[in-house]
Amino acid sequence: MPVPAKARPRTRIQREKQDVILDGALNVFSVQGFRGATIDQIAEAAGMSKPNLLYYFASKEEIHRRLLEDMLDLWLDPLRELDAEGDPIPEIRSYIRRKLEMARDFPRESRLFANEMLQGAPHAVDVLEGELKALVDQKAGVIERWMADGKITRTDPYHLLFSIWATTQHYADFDVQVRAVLGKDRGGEGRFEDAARFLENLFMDGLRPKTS
Amino acid sequence: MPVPAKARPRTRIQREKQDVILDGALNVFSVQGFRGATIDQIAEAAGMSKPNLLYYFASKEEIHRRLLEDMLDLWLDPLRELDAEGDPIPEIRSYIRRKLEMARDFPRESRLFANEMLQGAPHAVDVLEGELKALVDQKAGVIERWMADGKITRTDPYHLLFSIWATTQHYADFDVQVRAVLGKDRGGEGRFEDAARFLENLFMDGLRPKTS
DNA sequence: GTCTATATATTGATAGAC
DNA sequence: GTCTATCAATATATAGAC
Repeated sequence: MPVPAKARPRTRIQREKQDVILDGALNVFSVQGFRGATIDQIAEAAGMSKPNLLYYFASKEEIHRRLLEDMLDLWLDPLRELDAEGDPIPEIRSYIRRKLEMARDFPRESRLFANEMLQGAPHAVDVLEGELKALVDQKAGVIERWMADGKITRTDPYHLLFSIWATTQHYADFDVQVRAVLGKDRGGEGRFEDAARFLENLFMDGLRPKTS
Repeated sequence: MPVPAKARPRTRIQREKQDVILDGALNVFSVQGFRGATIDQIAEAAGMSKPNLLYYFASKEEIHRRLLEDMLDLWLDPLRELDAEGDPIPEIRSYIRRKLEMARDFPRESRLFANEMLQGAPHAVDVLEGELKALVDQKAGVIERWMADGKITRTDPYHLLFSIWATTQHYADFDVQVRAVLGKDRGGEGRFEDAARFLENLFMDGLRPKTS
């Protein structure tokens, strides 16, 4: 009997197999998008036959749904950690650093998300309008309070967050372009440190209150 | 006899038909990516039958190639206009404005490009490493000279350009997310003006030399 | 649990009537 | 130029042997 559609695996073996499949599927979905990916490619990437793969997941959609769920959870972690009780400047600075580390360490997850957004978020609109919006509203409130208290310069907290997301995820989603433009000499692993330095200056310069 | 594969149309009628097809194809490719798009969807979007569509374009790939060519050309225009002889601050400010206007007025083209990047630029690597890199190298040189002359603050010109691309295109590529987070009240057309104001402050604040 | 074989639908592209 | 009909390849998913 195949593993029930929506249930999590019972045994260790089943969980391990599913993890292998999810890992292979992430390789494919993150590049091809949902429609562009095929079960054949995923099975190949996971190193097993197509029927065998379909023994562990009922359908292509189910695999994609699982990946998206897990990813969205991971994706919101850095923002959740933004601490209203902390010092604004270091808090925002580490938020940027964490987001950039996510782009460096989880580029496939970033691309999976980007693909979903480009398609109009058919499988994720609910999360965007629900959980994500609630979290962003809350954190925007935190940032606004910091501004009201004169701890950082006044600006639009929503567009500030959009800009942080855009710039950091760019290094995962547009990696080919970044590498192509930087060329052999500067396109290596050091590009993330260069980016970190640049983004820190870009965002912190304007936020630091003029202590005149 | 079908329109020759690589030739441009001879008659006005042919060109008009091809334009209708390209417009419909842009709707589909920009959302689904190359693999995810089907000729059926494109024909439907263009309001004609599949065989009729294939009378004007030899294959799905040829349509996609045309769209990508036209788009890349359009896409680089704002950067080409960055004038070494102009005033640095206004020059960069208008560059940002033009890029944001592109995201507002040509969101489908932006998404087509994003899809291509996510897939590793299989149809565009040559342009990235050739024409794009050459243009960016040249303009980065312009910006570096402005810095050497003390007209703007010192920073990394490449990552500055990446950040401008990322933030502006974000409003096209991640439009669903932006709308979802801003909600009904702030997610209307005004979001582009808010973004323009925010991005101008973000980028210009750090660049303006401290005229102490 | 894993395989081969296969059913069924969709897809890119063509043939040939009009 | 446009259509209906259709081919060959590929896709998702299942049947049933082992």
